Amino acid sequence: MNPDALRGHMDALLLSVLEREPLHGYAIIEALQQRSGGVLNVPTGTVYPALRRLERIGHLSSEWATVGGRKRRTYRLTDSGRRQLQGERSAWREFSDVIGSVLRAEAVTT
Amino acid sequence: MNPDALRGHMDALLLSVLEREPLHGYAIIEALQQRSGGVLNVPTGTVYPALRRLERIGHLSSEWATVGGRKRRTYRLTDSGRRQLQGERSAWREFSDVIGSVLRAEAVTT
DNA sequence: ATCTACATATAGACAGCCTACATGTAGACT
DNA sequence: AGTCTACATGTAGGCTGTCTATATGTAGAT
Repeated sequence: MNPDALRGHMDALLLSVLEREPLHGYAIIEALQQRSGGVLNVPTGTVYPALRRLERIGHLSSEWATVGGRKRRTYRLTDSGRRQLQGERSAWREFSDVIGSVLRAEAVTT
Repeated sequence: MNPDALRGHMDALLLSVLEREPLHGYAIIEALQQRSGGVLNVPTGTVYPALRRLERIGHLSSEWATVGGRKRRTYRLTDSGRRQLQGERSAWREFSDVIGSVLRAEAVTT
């Protein structure tokens, strides 16, 4: 998976994974792997900064928890994040329609 | 259309538009607009450098022509470019499947 | 003791898309 | 003659988000 391809779609992925339930960073990475059938291996250096960015702009909130002696920062969607996710979903649909139609295009009669 | 979303997909778009016939930069921009139903308005500052990059790495070749007193640089796919386009197409299919499945995911029973 | 999985975090590199600007021709209209 | 729009190419520099590499530490298995 070409890294650049993810550009601008990371937010949608992260918000989407958090839609159902709050998760901490490590679990988010695992969830992405699982949901993508093992294809998406997003490095921690991508995910953690992205989560902080999303929190900074208000789409996520976080809190620390200690589970089994390990500290986790658990992220959850805010209302704003939920709205953002809807926007990301429709943006994705438009985007994939457009790219798909260009890549598949047969000569459009003008 | 979020600019960052295009990242890493520009090559596929350009190669795809040139698959059928050679075109010059300006015509490529128009073709992208047309094929996308007016959604894709790729600025010249994106297209011209990208075309040069694709030529540099051997996926395109170009030649100057003068039509109606205007100079055009016409780009055409090389064999390497044609192969690359096939790769871009399958990469796009995988990419859009993956993103789509994450965005649409209902709880996957583990 | 050592190794692997779990867990978070940051610094700096890198690449590519964008804005803004520069340059010039052709043709229509006033 | 002057202005405007469409056609046509190009570069410099900014921006930003993803990646690599590194750092730190706990828990549990071998």
